[in-house]
Amino acid sequence: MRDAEQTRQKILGIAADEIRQSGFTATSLSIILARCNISKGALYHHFANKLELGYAVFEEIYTPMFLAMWAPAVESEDPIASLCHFFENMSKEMSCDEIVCGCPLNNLCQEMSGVDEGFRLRILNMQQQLNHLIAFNLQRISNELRAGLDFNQVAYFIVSCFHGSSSLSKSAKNKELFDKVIRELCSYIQALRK
Amino acid sequence: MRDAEQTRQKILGIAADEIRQSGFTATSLSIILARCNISKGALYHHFANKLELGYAVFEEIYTPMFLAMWAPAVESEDPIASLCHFFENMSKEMSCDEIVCGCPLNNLCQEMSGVDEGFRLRILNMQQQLNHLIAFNLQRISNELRAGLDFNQVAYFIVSCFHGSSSLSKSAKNKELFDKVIRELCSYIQALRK
DNA sequence: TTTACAACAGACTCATTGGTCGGTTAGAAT
DNA sequence: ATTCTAACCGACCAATGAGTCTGTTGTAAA
Repeated sequence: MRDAEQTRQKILGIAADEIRQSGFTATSLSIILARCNISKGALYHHFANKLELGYAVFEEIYTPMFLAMWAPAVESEDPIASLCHFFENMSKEMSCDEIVCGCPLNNLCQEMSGVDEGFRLRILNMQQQLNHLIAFNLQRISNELRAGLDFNQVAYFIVSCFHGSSSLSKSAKNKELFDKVIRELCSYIQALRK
Repeated sequence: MRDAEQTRQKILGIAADEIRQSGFTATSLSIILARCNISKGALYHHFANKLELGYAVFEEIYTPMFLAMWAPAVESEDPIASLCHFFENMSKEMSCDEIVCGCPLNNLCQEMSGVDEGFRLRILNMQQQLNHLIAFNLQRISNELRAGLDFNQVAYFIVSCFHGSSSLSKSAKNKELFDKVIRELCSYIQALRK
């Protein structure tokens, strides 16, 4: 057979890239087809419709990518330090374009949560997984932290700031604001310590 | 004459409402025309094209609305207290739909900053105005606050968290997460005090 | 070698979009 | 009363979107 799985993966990869850059709605199938060098028939052989393609991108590309990014940052010996390191590294390592492009999770959340229930539930699930990941690992070292912290609340707060900062950077079109907010976020995180 | 300014305002108002709910791209002129009970000719008599209509909505509706919302919260005697009150009031007073709908500034920033330069610059300008408003008024009471604060940075941080929290609420479709993040934001703000 | 079907090709449909353009009407000015 | 123009009407257009459908081709099994 002509390697079906390979073309499927090619579609997923390029679709993920297009969606990250332009959002789901603005991503046109014809562009994906052109970049993949395949026909409409091929695409619709692998995916029932555009929405199902979007779901697949979210589940098979974004979700694992996301967890792989965050997990090491909070599962380390010292989550406080490595979370800060994680954020600061982002400021340093990521290109301006990448930052301005924003976090795919946040982007899709903004665009699709209110429009499509399938997306909303998948995004919500991802948010909760991420939140649990952070909250659980803060809880784990709670003896080192200030008393009376609501770890769930703190976790949501951290993610909110991160997403908000990447939103800010879009209008500024540079890393400066991103850096600023991340710096303040790190000082907030460090202040969680006793 | 048939009151031209009145129809212009009607268009602006309804367009603002549609854009807030659906975003700029997803807002179709035909819906605006239907809700306004006017013809396409009328709309294009007042606005050169969809983009110009969008700009007008941003400048004449969103911007003043936004400044009117934030200004009293930071220009008061005690900005720390009234900022917290401002946020907490939002959680209480705003309907679930309103919160889930999100902040128009943040929504447009996410959607349009990367796509259209005209929108991007207007949004950037608004962000900077808002940031200056907050930073200036924190500076004003700097003797009451902790030493070594970068007021600009703190201001961007606050706005980021706010925008991030309204993004979070979209996938959750309820106020709970919004409340959580706002609560943490308030405790952060109060900790700015000496 | 024939068969059978998954894997793909691409022309087509249909809805919807923003935008144009020639015509109509209200009403102020002369 | 006539004229003139801003204000408005609505049929029409080209472009583009997702999705359908008929037909072709590669390839593994019999």
